[in-house]
Amino acid sequence: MNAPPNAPSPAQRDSTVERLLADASGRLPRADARRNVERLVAAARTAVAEVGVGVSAHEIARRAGVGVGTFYRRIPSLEVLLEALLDELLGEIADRADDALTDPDPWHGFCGFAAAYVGLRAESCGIGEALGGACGDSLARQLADLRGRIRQLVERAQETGAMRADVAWEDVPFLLAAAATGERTLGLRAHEQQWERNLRIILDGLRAAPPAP
Amino acid sequence: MNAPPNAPSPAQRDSTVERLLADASGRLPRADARRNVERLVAAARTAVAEVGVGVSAHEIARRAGVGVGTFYRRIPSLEVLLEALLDELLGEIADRADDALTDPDPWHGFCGFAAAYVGLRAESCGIGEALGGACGDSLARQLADLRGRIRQLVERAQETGAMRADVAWEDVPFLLAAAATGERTLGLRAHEQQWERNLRIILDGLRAAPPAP
DNA sequence: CTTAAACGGACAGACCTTGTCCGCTTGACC
DNA sequence: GGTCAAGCGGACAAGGTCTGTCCGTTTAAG
Repeated sequence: MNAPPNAPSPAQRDSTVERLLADASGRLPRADARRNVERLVAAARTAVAEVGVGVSAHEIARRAGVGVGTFYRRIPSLEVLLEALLDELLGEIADRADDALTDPDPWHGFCGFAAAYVGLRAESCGIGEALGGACGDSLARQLADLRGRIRQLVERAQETGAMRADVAWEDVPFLLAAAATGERTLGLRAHEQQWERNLRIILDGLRAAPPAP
Repeated sequence: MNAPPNAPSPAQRDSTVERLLADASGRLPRADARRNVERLVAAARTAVAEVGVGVSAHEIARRAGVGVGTFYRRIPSLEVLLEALLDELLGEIADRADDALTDPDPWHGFCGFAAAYVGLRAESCGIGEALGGACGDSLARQLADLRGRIRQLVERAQETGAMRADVAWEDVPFLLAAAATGERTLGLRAHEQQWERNLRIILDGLRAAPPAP
């Protein structure tokens, strides 16, 4: 936590922080300014995860331990910040889908993606809302891309016979959303990482040959 | 829709309306007063289903086609009204569970209850929120009762071997909530009654013998 | 026709939101 | 260390939504 070439761990965080710090003029921001922007972006991340996309600017500033004035000095508006963060998260999910599409075993690839998707969704209240379309048109293209990838994953798994064929690919986003939502829609949490238990049942349901009516 | 002994269809509606109309004195309310209370309660029902438990008194009055003044003349507070309605709905669900417990085929009973529960939950935004504990302690006892019944249903189904034994009964409320939530958590609706499609996969997952890892 | 009950909706007051402004503080450079 | 602009915090303005009240007008009922 000292001076050296400072290594801000995740690459994405840099990108958002850097974009916000980029000044029209070439001047570098003061050290405390940079530190506070980093804190604000980090606070926004956890706040979106815990509270959702409805989180307020004051709440983010409070979590970051700075005043609202500091928030608005570098951040054009609350909306811009939230959009940037969610765009980033959606990009991560799309990358996971791409990885899964290169898996030689389609069913294995699908399960891996499903776990990543459900896990992210369960951990972050806000990403679930964004995936549900709560953020208007700004993320629409990203969402459509993601749906396309999910479709490919499902069809690949069905072609090899690993996934039952009487399921429409359109149902899969619902089922994955379903596995994640229990976490928050039921007041109490029965077990740690309930979503893993939910997903297991759902994957078994997707794999099994349909039993007699 | 005329004068005769007027038959207000569902018995529950009567109960709530009647309770609100019951005056300390024995005097009967004027005909327009009764009509408006009926309209308000009906409007509150649909509003809770469509908007959720966060619906405002003005919104309910607007839907009922009356002024807010009329709302507050007979209804002590918004909270009282919502609580009464949700209590009623939870009672209906509990009745369904009791019916299911008398089914000679435990698996059949469980599936019937599951369909009723998921259907109600999917149709009414508000009941989902109430089941998720969004209404504080006022419905806590009802919720606990319901959980107890679900536990019985699950254990009965597991004892006969119809439901796989490696599922904890605590997971089942999550899975049922999951089947219903897709409906609203994903912006678009792929099919009419998506919840039926979700539930089918989930029930298959619950029934199937767990496949090899 | 009379009259009390009921009506509608403007209104008060509390709360929460985003975003601005300005007096004080502090990092950076000489 | 001294200078000073960049940065800071949080009170504040402005606008929104909420619940619940009040009162002049309308209407059902005997």
